[in-house]
Amino acid sequence: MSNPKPVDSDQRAAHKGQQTKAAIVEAALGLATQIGLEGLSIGALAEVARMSKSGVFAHFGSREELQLSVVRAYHERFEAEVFYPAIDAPRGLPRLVALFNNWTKRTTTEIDSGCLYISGAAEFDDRPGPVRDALASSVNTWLAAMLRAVMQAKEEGHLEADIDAPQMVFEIHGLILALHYEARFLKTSQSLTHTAKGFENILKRYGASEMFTKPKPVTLKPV
Amino acid sequence: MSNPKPVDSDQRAAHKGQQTKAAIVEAALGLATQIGLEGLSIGALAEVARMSKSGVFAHFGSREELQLSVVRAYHERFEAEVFYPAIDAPRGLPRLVALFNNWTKRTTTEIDSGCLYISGAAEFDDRPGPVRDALASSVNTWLAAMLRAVMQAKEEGHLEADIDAPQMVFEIHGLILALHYEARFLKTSQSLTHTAKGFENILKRYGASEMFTKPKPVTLKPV
DNA sequence: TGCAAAATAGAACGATCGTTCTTTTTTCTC
DNA sequence: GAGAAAAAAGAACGATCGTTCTATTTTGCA
Repeated sequence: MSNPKPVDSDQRAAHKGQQTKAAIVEAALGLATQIGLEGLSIGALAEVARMSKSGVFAHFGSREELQLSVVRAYHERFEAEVFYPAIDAPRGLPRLVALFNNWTKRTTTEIDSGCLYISGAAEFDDRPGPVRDALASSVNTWLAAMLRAVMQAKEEGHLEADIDAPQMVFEIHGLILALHYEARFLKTSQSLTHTAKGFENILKRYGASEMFTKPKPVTLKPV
Repeated sequence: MSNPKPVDSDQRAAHKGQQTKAAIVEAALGLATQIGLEGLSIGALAEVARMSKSGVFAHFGSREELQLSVVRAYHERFEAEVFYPAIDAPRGLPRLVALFNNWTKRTTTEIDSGCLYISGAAEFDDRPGPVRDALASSVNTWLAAMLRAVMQAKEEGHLEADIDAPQMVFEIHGLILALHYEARFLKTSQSLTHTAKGFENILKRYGASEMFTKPKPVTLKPV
């Protein structure tokens, strides 16, 4: 009991193993978003990470644990890039708009790299297990955050009082899915414009005041 | 030249090979919609079809050709189930509504079985080749049909004259994608309701007259 | 009914998969 | 700097993959 007990939180130590593991997960994240979580093979990952198969494997103990690590890493990135920056925006409609814009921006970059929440859903929608659960849990967390933002915008009076909040989140989710599908798979050029316009339409329908729907109201029509 | 030259159209002959090939494709379609086109293995398919691996393989010559056959078969089913029945509906908004309802109905059954256009897009969005091309071509054909229906509804005066037709199709596509995602992967219960309500909202926004938006207008509010 | 052709089966191939085990190298601590 | 502990490499495993080759069975036509 007198020995200094090892801290397993990762804020200290940073033994060699942990940082190479982080580097491996980083590489795995890149592979998984492109080829998918199922296509992610330890052999290919080892090649990218310039390590031996067994060297990579030892850090996880199983392929499934590797996939889980990738999902967790993706979740953190998503939060850091989409969720947290939007918290700076004022509660209500501004924050909802910020969340959506960050989401759209990330999805746009993912037209090249791929989105784990979308490819993962297609791969694991019929494959029960921890990976599927982790994916679904992450997505549900995010959609719940969007729902909260909508309800707050309603409470603040930025949206009409009798709107169906889950309905609105569903429609927004559809826009993002369509953006990813048509831009990444079909290579349709106008997808981003359609997404933005679609969001405007949704805002209008749910009673958002004009000043929020148009990002830059340079000229205002006289009433 | 005097011999009766063999017809390669499939309406005649029906040699044994062709019908077992059809049975194989049928089984492959079931496997592919569940596990995905990439997960579809000849060994597993042979087991389902109660045949030997080489027996199955001989009908296609390559795995890629098998995948192409599955895509073609799926395309035909989709057309037969979603597109053709809606042609009976009168040109304009009624046909558009019929197309959407058929699409929704099929997607609803695919909550259990899976949709090849969605899983295929996720699998092949970074994998160029004939399979990807066939998938994209099928989807584009369908989306073009939807676009045509929207434009006809506009011409018929069932929708406002200045609407952005591709924008409307994009938003509708988003509803279907969200339905599949949330119902099949997240197992959200209200997805179908959200889809129907979302379509109503879209119709309203694009100026469809009330009698089309509400399927059964039992009571009409006095103006 | 007989015979060629088509369809199916069977065995084997090289490759890759995830995983295990053993050995070597590197890292950290006293 | 020595010695223990952790990390990485290397080799091998059984399984499965798509594919090829050859043998066997089944089919369709004269």
